[in-house]
Amino acid sequence: MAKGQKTRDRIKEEALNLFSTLGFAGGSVRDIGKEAGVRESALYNYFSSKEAIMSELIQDAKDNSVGLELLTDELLEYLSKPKIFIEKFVDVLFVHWNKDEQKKYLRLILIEQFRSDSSAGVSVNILIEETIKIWGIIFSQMLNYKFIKRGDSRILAEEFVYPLFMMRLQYLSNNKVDWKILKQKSESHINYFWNSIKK
Amino acid sequence: MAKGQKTRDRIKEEALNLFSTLGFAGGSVRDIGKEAGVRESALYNYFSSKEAIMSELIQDAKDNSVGLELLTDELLEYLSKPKIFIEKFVDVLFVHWNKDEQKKYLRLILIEQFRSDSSAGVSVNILIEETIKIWGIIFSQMLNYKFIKRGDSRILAEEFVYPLFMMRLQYLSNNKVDWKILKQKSESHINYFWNSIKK
DNA sequence: GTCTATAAGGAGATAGAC
DNA sequence: GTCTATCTCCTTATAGAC
Repeated sequence: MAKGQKTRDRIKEEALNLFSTLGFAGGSVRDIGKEAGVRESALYNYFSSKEAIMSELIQDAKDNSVGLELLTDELLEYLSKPKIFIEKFVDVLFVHWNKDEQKKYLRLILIEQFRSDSSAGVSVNILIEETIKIWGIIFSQMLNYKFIKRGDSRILAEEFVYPLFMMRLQYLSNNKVDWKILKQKSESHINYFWNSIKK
Repeated sequence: MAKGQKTRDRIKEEALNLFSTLGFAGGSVRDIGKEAGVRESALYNYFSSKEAIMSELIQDAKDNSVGLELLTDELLEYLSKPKIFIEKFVDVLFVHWNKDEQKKYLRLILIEQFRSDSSAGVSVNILIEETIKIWGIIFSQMLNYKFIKRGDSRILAEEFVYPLFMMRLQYLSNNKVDWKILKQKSESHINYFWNSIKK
């Protein structure tokens, strides 16, 4: 644990670690405090309750999901070469999804979304929807410039993103699925998809 | 709760209800007993520990996932009309997945797979893999009879099943996604997919 | 096979000293 | 802002009567 890091951030970090592996009920305030280096009583100076920590983590998970900032100008130059663009952006996405923090947030949401006594009202859909929207923009541009066959950009985005997201899920939940297999699978998906949209 | 139902089954049923909404740590043995109509002490006549109940539920979830029995003879008669066959079998799948028990099992596995202190070692992959295998058999038959364009049956199965599974997930985790929208989405997926494999 | 009673400890949260 | 000490309730699990 970084020494200079503020106590509040340390608490959130350890709460994320515990909640995303043991569930909300399984991660105790006591253990969160211990890992963060404070007594549980000191923890209540920063958060009014255990539930308050979770709410903030869920909000962070929402705020830190995929955004348009991944679509850099450098990347957009390849838009006229659709297949290359798709390959490059999928790489960017998987690197983003492979970050420890991103994995923890996804696990947290997958667990939390079913908790009946939760006040968060979160769903894994919000994470998928963000990604679909971005690809929707991409495909709508490709359609505008007639780089690909005619079609509905929203449907193309769903058809492209759903399998990617499933691969992300499989990679997250099974340590037997390694990075190499993931890359192979995504390449094979891109090839299949590209054949269905190329002119 | 059915009166004639054996105590052991009632315990498992209520444990499934609680674990699949509150997580393993969140569902207490006391509450399971209360809902099942026995004291928690009586419960220990049937299961050696809380963990033992969970292990059995996970095993049930594995055993009750999609199987070849869904491929009835009546259905197989439509194999020569691939698009109709696909539509009909997707209907069968969604009806199966929409059963309360199936929803609970999926929620249970989605939660349980990340629990670091779990002994179950389960992953959502096992549920997906079963479905992919069945569709792999279907597409390999369609390829044999040359009903569809040349391709790899495994890849076709993955490309077809992944979006279906995502729809199942979205439906499970968001009560705003209703049955009608689900049907629309699956139709649109079938159309897209069919266009990519028809001769 | 189910009960009452209870053990032994963990949970979330608070009071008040420093 | 963090600590010690403590409250109250809930947790899994067991012992032994019926």
